[in-house]
Amino acid sequence: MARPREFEYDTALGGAMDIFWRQGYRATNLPDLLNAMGLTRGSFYKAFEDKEAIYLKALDHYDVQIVSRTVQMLETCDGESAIACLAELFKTDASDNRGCFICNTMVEMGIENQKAASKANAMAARLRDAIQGVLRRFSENGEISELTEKADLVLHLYFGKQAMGKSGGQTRDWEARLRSLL
Amino acid sequence: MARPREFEYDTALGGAMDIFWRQGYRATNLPDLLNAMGLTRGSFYKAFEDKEAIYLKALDHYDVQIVSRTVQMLETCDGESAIACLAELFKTDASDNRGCFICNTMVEMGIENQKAASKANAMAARLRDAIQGVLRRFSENGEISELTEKADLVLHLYFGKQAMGKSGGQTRDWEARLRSLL
DNA sequence: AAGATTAGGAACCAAATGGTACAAAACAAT
DNA sequence: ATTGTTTTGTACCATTTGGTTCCTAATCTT
Repeated sequence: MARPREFEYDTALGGAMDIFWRQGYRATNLPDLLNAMGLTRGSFYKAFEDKEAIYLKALDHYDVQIVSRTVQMLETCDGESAIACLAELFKTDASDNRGCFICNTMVEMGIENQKAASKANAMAARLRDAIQGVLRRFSENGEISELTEKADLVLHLYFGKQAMGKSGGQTRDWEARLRSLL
Repeated sequence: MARPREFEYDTALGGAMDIFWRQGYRATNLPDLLNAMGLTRGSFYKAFEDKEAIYLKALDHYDVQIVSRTVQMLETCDGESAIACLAELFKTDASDNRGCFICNTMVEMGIENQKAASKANAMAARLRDAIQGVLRRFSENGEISELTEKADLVLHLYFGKQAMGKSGGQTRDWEARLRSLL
């Protein structure tokens, strides 16, 4: 019952996620953020609370948009082995070294921002569960605790790869090395 | 032939390394930095160039002080297996979640700061070589390429662990999981 | 058409940022 | 003791920071 907003909430939020993902929280100033979201200060502070609040919303958006898609990929993967499915995780575009927003958040925010940390931890747990699901689907012997261990190992490896990738590390044949690992 | 400086260069540099390691580059402002180094603006800007320059110097200091110590530990480790030696890598103080300065730098600076990135990459390579050295010492069959692969895997795992540890992740029994890995 | 209500945008603001200027202080050489 | 040279610390500065104000524009309801 008034003037309708001219921008789409989710599109703007997606822009915020993108720039935070790429640059991190502190390296992204308001002009950067507003530009990425495609709106001006007035609209921004009207629709969103402040910089920290939208960072947290961007994390949620990442959860819904990116993590969920990855989880679904792992759940529905029809590869011929667990390794083939998990290798998909490691097939990120080499040229676009944004890394992983979860990992970036963990490193930049640490435990200083508890809200961000717990969101990151929760998303990491989702990924681990999905990885474990893949391992379970393809394994004959159902040693659950061992699968959890292995899944955690793969997750740590994934974060390590994302972290190292940000500084322009080489792309590797992860399928081969996952095979030698599992 | 003039007034001597009242602070020790390396001590101050050590303080800088410490605060950057703990907080990152952007999250550390001048007051933080000066406080950690134990000197005032005047002395700082006389002895060091500026914030970015000392960050790079802090990376070098990390290389000399921390990485070298780790490399030496790996080279002289008299554990009864490669796993026992490598497990030392993962035994960082859980309460002190600074992570790894190399990993932190990779994630925060990315390829934006080329100097920082290449220093980080170089240090990572040193670690990988040392890890490979451990694997070689304890392996019977001398498949070099395979050892390089394995070393790289352990290094990625190490960075992953450091990254995830920053957000307050749990400590794990890395010796056990390294055993299942290698 | 009128009024209510919300979005948009520009001007503005206080605080914090990294960095500089400069005078006082402390030493070495003479 | 005087001079020359370097360090130290404070006061200062321009810029950038995230955030607010407030006026205008646009739409819905009636």
